Amino acid sequence: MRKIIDIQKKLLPDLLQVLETRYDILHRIHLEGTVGRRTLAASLNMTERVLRSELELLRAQGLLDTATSGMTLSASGRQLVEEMEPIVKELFGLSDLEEEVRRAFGLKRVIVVPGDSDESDHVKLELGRAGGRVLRDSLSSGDVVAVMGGSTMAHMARHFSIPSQMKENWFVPARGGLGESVDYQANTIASELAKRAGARYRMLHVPDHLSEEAYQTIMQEPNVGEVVDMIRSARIVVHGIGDAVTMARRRKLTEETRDELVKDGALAEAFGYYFDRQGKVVHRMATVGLRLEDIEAAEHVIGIAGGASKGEAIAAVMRFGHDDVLVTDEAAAREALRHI
Amino acid sequence: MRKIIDIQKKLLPDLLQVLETRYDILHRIHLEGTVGRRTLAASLNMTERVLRSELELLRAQGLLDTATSGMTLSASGRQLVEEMEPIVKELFGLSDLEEEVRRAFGLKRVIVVPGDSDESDHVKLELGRAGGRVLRDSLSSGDVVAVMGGSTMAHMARHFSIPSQMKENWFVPARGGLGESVDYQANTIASELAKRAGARYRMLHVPDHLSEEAYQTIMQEPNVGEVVDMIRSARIVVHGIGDAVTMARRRKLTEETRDELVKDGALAEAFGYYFDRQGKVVHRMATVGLRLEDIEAAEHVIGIAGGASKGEAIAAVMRFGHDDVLVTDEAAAREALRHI
DNA sequence: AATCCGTTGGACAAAAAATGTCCCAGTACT
DNA sequence: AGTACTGGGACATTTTTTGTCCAACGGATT
Repeated sequence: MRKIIDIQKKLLPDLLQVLETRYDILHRIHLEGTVGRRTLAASLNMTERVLRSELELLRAQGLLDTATSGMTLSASGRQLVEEMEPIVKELFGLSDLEEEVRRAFGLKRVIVVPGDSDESDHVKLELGRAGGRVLRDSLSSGDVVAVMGGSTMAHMARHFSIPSQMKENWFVPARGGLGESVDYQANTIASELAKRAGARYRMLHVPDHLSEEAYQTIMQEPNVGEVVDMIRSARIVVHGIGDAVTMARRRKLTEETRDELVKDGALAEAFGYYFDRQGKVVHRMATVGLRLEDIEAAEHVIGIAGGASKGEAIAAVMRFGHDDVLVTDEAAAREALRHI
Repeated sequence: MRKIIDIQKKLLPDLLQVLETRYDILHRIHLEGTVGRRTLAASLNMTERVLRSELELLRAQGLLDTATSGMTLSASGRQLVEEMEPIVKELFGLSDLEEEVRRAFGLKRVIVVPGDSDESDHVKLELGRAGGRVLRDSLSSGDVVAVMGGSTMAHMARHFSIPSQMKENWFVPARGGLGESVDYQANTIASELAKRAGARYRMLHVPDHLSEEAYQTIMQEPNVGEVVDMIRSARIVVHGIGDAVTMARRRKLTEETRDELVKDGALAEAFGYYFDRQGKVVHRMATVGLRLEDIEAAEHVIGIAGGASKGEAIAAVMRFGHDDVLVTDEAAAREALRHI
């Protein structure tokens, strides 16, 4: 059953939303027995007119009877509501979860896709696509978008699409090359996103570990300086979330640094910073790019990560408290909630 | 699976229509391999712009790839089309049947609801409702609608609903009282429909069997004459279809007349006329009202009848050839097709 | 090499639909 | 009799959809 809906959802992305509102309407009428349009609108948080259109449809379907004293479910309406109850529970289980996560971490918006990225590549893909949708919705003309690297981000980029081109937008890597495979580098991802959005992009080719002197020198480069300025003005930041130890290894930190990280309780990594359980920054990458204050200034900070194994890391980064939107999967969401 | 689809049909009739067009688009692209927007629009009978909006959505969903040489299904698009096949069949299986019936009898439009009215009252109800929808769609301001009696028509009337009132319309019985129970009389049905449509109605109270003399006298009555004129100018005619013998008995024809009917091969009855297998009129009711030429002149002649037992009668009346729209159920439709 | 056909995407006015708001004439209780 | 509901009508305004053209491009054919 879930499958049918998933299939249909590809063709009718707002299927579930419409289904949910209509069910809510019927359900509420079912509870009230007989109720008027305005009362109903108030209790469902809908404007009168919108509700009215829906009611007209439901009536045309013979699910509602309307009398001068208000509206009542018809026999088939009652039957429908009863049959739907278990289905609704199954279908909208995740939106409850989304709401729970949203509250727990004080976020603006949470998207949870079903499944576990650790288990299935298909879920990873959906996660990427869901991230893409969120990014698309947040995007306004002229925005600068700073993106991080990582495999989830790469998935997102690969399946990003947008209805109309956004020529006035810029995509930039949030940080210099972080020594990962090319496919997963922020530079690559920024450029792929830009191509798919019909937007422009800049790259930032800066080695990972820089001495203070080299850093000063390279920032003098007009090419680099410009890009860094742009990065720091980003209105949207999109980033993955990683496990601290894994990321440290992937970025080839020295063994001493890694030990130090562990000693400091580093648990999670995001946009080049390492966080402990409480969401406190315990370490930062020595490279050019987005600083913490830029993240605070950005209007849309979107975190994307999934898989039960990342649940704790996600919780840590969310506690840091500067994310606005979290896109994750069911397994990670539940795991993150376990870590309060 | 069956269940959720039935629920969706009730709750999301508008979305399912969208689903169908989107599926059609994908399906067609699947067949063509790679095809351009204009070609596609032509073969799908859609205007270019509408198609384009759909294509944009499908691409955003990652189902389509577009190249400069045209559009192709992506891997997930292909998968979707394949997975949807059974679902589409469930959802729209009857539309194939509708098309088949439409062609077989040269009609403008055919609606088939699932099930068999002989078996289940629920199907009768759906049939009535479907008839109501058709009538509603055909209705323009100012139209005169002539309706016949019968239980199916009564069902339709009872569940008729219309988004906005039609004050300029008239509902009239197509014929005088046909000696059935009040609930099923054309008069009753016309008045109920009119009330539900917010329209006006006239009744025609004329006994069934009239001598020529009495006929002339009664037609002099201004009240009667006016209504008859109105009936004869009807732009829309809605009628049930009955089995000849059953109808003859219900209308209390004399035994001799009934024998004569059988001798003449009368099989079906509709709007007071009896038809044989070939759709030829073999007898007519002796009462005031709609004549054959009025039916020919009417722009929308809508026949409503269901149940396997009526299949043959439906086929006979459709062969008569003056109906435009047929509303029936699955069992009757299949049965009617068996009688070519 | 030039031309032609079919492709996608951009642009924009016109038309249609959805929406927010009020109001009216009822009716069922108190 | 009065109050507090009801559904449905009306309508300006906003938003979305739709029809139409056109530009730029790519690949085949001449």
